[in-house]
Amino acid sequence: MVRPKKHAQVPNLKESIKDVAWQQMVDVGAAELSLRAIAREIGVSTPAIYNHYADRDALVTALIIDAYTSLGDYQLAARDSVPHNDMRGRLHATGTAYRAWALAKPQRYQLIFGTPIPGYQAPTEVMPVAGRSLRALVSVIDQLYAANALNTTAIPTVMPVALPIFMVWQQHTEAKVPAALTVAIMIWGRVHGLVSLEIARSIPPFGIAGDGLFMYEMDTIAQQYITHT
Amino acid sequence: MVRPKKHAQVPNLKESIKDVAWQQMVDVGAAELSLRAIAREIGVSTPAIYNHYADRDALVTALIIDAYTSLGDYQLAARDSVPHNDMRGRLHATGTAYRAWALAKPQRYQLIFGTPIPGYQAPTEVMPVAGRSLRALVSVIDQLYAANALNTTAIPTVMPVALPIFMVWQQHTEAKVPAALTVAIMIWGRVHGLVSLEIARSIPPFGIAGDGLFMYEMDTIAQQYITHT
DNA sequence: ATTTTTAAATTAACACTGTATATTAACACT
DNA sequence: AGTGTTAATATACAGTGTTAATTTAAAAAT
Repeated sequence: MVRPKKHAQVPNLKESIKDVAWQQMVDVGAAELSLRAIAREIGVSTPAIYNHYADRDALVTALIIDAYTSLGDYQLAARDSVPHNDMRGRLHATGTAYRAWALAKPQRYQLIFGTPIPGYQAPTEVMPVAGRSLRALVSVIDQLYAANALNTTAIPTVMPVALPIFMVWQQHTEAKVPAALTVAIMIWGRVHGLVSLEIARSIPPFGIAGDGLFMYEMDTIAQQYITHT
Repeated sequence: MVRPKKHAQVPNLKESIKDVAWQQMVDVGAAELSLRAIAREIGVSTPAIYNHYADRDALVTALIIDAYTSLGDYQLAARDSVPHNDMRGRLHATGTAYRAWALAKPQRYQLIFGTPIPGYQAPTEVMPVAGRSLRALVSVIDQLYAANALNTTAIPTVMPVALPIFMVWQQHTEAKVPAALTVAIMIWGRVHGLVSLEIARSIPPFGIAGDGLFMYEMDTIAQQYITHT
């Protein structure tokens, strides 16, 4: 048998490959991702995958882009579920959504922020979606800034040599003001730190629902950066 | 040839394996760590490694334990380089040492906190050294608590179900008071968040020396948790 | 309608990887 | 001297990503 007739082929093989890849990451972990296993599961020969993805890294990149997009969508939806004028509530909702997404899809979170794939180096194509995943947070900070309610005391400025990169980030996050992006990065760092330790089970659960540390952190973040409401 | 005479053997092969493993992680990255390549480099057969380490995971565990120990030592030394009564200085020194260690040895940092090894799951033996790596920070917080200078307002308590784990942590970090461990974990989360994003080059460098964000964070941490000096 | 081209799949093979097995030389101890 | 343990060996197996050559269905062009 050389090539099955169209009706016998897998429709939309390109999407099927990603679907099975995610399923495998959930089942056996991101590190054990195997092109051969994916092909086996779908019922197609291994090299067939190469017609749709140049190599394994290209597939991983596609998965990462999807993950970033999902993370971004999730936070934007959470932000928009809170009235526009409740800036503090929007900040809280965005942060909580970040954590909820990470806990619900830990494999995707690890794929983006851990380094689970042997030898994989993220290409520049992911930059736009990576920036997009910060958009919800940045927009709230921008809103605070516009309302003159953002505490920017002592926040640092980017190194001159890194200014071009910073401006690319500003573009993709759609930050209206550099200070908003800087504060967003700071907050991102705090949220990311707790969430990544939580996902790696490096820290025990706090509070009644296990989100005690995170809620405390969200409160102190709001306290630190919001001057008035 | 079956087994070389003793004088032809590699002296202290067990240590040599770790040395070459670290060297390879620096050269080609943690993910590409290969027992065969290590053996080749040393000039010994691959299965010879199995006389010293049960399998690849055992070697990785040994590397992780060494890394944690190094990270702990580094922070303890930094803490002790500041006068005992200067608690704020000790906190700053400990945090800065954490970052400096991570930037100087990014592969080791990723090995501990990323998930670069396919299928590797950290065993319980690393718990003691992992706890030890928090000891410097915990000791300073303990000191602040004893001096009645620690702000513990609204900090959460651990979930009842996780209390046993928490107490094991308390034991290995040598925390005198549960609140000290809790605050240490919070601070650790903040520091870890920034440092891991920095190492992954997910955020651009700030300030004059590239440590702007970090220094700002250390300042606000001190501001938040130290009530007086 | 026929031919040509293109695209998507195939089989086979290569160079790797971690690991298991059986074997054996060298050393330590009684 | 003999015995048991240790540390090395060669060999083999199953798995991986990837490439090359081949085949053929489907699409495009004549």
